[in-house]
Amino acid sequence: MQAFPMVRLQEKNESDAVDALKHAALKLFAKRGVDGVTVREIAAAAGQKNHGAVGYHFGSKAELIRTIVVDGARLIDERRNQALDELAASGRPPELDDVIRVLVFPSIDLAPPGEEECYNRFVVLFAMAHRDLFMSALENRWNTGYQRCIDLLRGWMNHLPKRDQTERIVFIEAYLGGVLSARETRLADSSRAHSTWSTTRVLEHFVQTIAAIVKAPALA
Amino acid sequence: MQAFPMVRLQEKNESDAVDALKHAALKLFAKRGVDGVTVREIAAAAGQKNHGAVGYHFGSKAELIRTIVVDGARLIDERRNQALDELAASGRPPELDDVIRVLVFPSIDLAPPGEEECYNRFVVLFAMAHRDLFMSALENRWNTGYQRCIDLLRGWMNHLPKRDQTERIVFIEAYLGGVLSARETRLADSSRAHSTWSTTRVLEHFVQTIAAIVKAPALA
DNA sequence: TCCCGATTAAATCAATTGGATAATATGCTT
DNA sequence: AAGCATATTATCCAATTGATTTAATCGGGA
Repeated sequence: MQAFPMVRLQEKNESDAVDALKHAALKLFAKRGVDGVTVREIAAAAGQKNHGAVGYHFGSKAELIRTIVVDGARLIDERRNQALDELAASGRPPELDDVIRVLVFPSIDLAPPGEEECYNRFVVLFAMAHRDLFMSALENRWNTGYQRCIDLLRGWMNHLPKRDQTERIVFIEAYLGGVLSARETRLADSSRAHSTWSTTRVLEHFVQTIAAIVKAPALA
Repeated sequence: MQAFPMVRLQEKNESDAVDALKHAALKLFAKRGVDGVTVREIAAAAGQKNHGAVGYHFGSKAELIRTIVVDGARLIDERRNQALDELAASGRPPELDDVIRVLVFPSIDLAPPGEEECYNRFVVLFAMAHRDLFMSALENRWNTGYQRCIDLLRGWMNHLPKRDQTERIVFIEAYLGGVLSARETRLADSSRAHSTWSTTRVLEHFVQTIAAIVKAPALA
């Protein structure tokens, strides 16, 4: 398994307040969705005595949301592209598992160690309830690594008609979002700490099941 | 493939208004989540000139939500239990595909024909943002059929350690919700009508990929 | 030290929200 | 037709929301 770049959100430290607001907002958004959280809650969770801070630092709640979306999407995309480039540079053709890992692992460990993982839950919720805003935030720029992975995946689906390939891509996309957010939910529910869900093994297990979807035989 | 009972929501006709409100609310909730929709919008979409109708017929927005959750969950559960009972009554042990179909098909075609399918999107969104409310609405009563399916599924996972079985159950649950709501999203985006997503074949395709997850070999 | 920009805090605003009440309309039974 | 329960409509209300404006505070450089 190749190494994944460990660049994380907030490498270059922005103003403490900006960063605290982003983190507090992401955590709350992931739990209850952007429409279930007020700027007052966000400011309070970020240690601000006042909610005007959101307007001051981001202009509006919508801009804060867009910023959080893009921050994470760009980071994931850079990780994916870098991993794919390394795969290509290695000379030998990648295995199916390698490509799937480039789908899975760059979405993991976005937050600094110790911080709660939230981005996948947040993005799944947000993209479901506000697909238009989500798409316009991405600008078709921060999902290039994802698209490269998908294109590669088709190479292992030659046993399927084009139509079935497309359907399985959709299946896999839904599977990715569903499992990664379910994992975060379980990690956050830290009533029983050190559950199996914090291990790399469970992600490898996940990768194997995605591979099983890709390789499943065509419908009779 | 056994037949699935075609009982639908609103078999027994409640007051037109109550039903129109439920349907309008479900459709809006599925699109933008319960927190992104106001009772005024719901009433307007249901043809009411006034939003007091929600309070009058349901008591509160929260009660309306709870009613919608339970209506759908109960219907799905009844369908699942009936299908499982028929499988058991047939005498011969069910195939893996049969059990998976009992997971998938009862969640389909809840609305009367012609109506837009919304329930899976709604439930996935709602359960993510308000897990507590969702659980308390279910009361551990309207997911018995689901539990029976899961218990059966383990029978095809004897090649796995218990821990991996449990993880795959979680994977499959996330896969179910993700794909069924993605399907509804594509059906609703009827820009290109009669897409592949309205066919039974795509659901059979889905069933086969779930089977692939169940049968995937253990981690090395 | 003093001043100035940047940040935080406090107070205020218009708009929206869910809910409640009162007035009106509808339809069924007698 | 009258009476009555049910349903709809039209207002009203208190609370909350996102945003804006104004005041206070902080920190660093001349």
